[in-house]
Amino acid sequence: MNQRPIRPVVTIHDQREAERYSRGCITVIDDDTAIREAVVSLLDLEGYATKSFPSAVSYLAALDPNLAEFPGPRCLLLDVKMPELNGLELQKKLQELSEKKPIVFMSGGSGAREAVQALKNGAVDFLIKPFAEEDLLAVISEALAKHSHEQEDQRQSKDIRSRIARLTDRETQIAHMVASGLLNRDISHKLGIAVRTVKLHRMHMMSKLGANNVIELARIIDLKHD
Amino acid sequence: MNQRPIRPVVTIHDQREAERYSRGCITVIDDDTAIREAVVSLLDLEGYATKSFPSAVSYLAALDPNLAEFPGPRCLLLDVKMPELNGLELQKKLQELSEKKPIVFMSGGSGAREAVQALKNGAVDFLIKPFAEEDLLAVISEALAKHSHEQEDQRQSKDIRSRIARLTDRETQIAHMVASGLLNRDISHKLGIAVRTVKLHRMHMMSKLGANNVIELARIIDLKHD
DNA sequence: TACTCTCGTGCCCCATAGGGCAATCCTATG
DNA sequence: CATAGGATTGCCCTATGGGGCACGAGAGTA
Repeated sequence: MNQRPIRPVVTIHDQREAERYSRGCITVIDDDTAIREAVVSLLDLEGYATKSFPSAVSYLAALDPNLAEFPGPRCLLLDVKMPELNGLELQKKLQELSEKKPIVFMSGGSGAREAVQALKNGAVDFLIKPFAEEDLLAVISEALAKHSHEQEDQRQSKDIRSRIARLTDRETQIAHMVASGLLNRDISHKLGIAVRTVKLHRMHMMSKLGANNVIELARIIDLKHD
Repeated sequence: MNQRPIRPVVTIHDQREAERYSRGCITVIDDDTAIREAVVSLLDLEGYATKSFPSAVSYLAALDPNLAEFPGPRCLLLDVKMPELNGLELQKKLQELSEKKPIVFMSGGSGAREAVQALKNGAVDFLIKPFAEEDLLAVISEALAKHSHEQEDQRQSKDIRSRIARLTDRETQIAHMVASGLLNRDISHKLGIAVRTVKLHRMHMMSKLGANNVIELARIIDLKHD
């Protein structure tokens, strides 16, 4: 019982890594090696996990939806001007792939149009080089927090959807009618079935959804519609 | 009975104005007279109502919260660079005054920092001069639509708050407890009062809130917390 | 074929919500 | 002082929700 499974190597290293990931993992993409390394080492010092790529293409190539990742908040730190695929284009691409990590842009001077486009497409911020380390860190922290919330919302919404998916058609119908405030009697009339039958479906539906009363049901049904 | 009240002048003019306002009213603020007039005449052609000011200060001076305005969606079209108070500063000022009309910025070239700040502070868009008329019109339309939605949300939220405000303390307590799924019996225990009393308050509360069943109550209470 | 799932129904019982009737107590207000 | 409104309570009756028990039909599957 106290026989713990044998781990191959460096448990301590793994644990440190896990701690970093739980603070947040930032993927830095910039074709300028100097900046990339400077940023990575700063984030590293701050205790974040980092990954870095010299181009949008190499990042996309490394993307693997099947690959299990450490848990924890994540975000992207993107340079705008890059050969082949620039930051804005990568942003669009990732949206199409529904890769929803928050994005922070970095850009050398000017580029107001790019900034506007980036922010309107949902970027968390658009830093203009040169920027202060503290500004970068503040924005990164904001982006990671945003990702945490999104993850949480998504988890919850997924959970609810999966519970709803387990309802039969009749149960789903009745769930909606109950949640809209109809009485069993009215439902039985609308569906042309006996009140007892409505009660039955209602009972099953409530227990499948884990709802203890009509109010919890209403909240569950409402959440689905977001 | 057919004796309509005597209107002093131009009913037709009033009606045309009302139509314009119902499409939307755009307040243009730019110290450059040429641009201001060009934009105003474009918007005028498109059937919008317009107001224009040569500076942020003159706009602020004309602001009067007590003045009744025509109904309809509204937005601001602001130049960034202006003497005294610039566009960004006006934006902040208006937020402090909780003047919540959507803002569209216009700016001559460069100014990426301004653009980022403007958008992060909630601007609908940041147009960079020179811009196409169709872009301006599209953004204006977006801003007006946003204002409509915000107005609607606010109206609804205000309505709910006013109904909730008419509850007595006891009724409010019980409203929350009922909305959290508690039974009358449990509520009576928690409050140390008789079940009959709970029923009474509950009855009054439901009718004051205009809720026909627990579900509507739950939705009302939930809406308050947004 | 036997078993499971979904749907459907009737009868009966209990718990809870809704609400009428009557009454008491306290406080603010004219 | 009188009146009104909020808070409180008990008694009683009905309507609705929850759910056990027993039953049956039709579809899909091991």
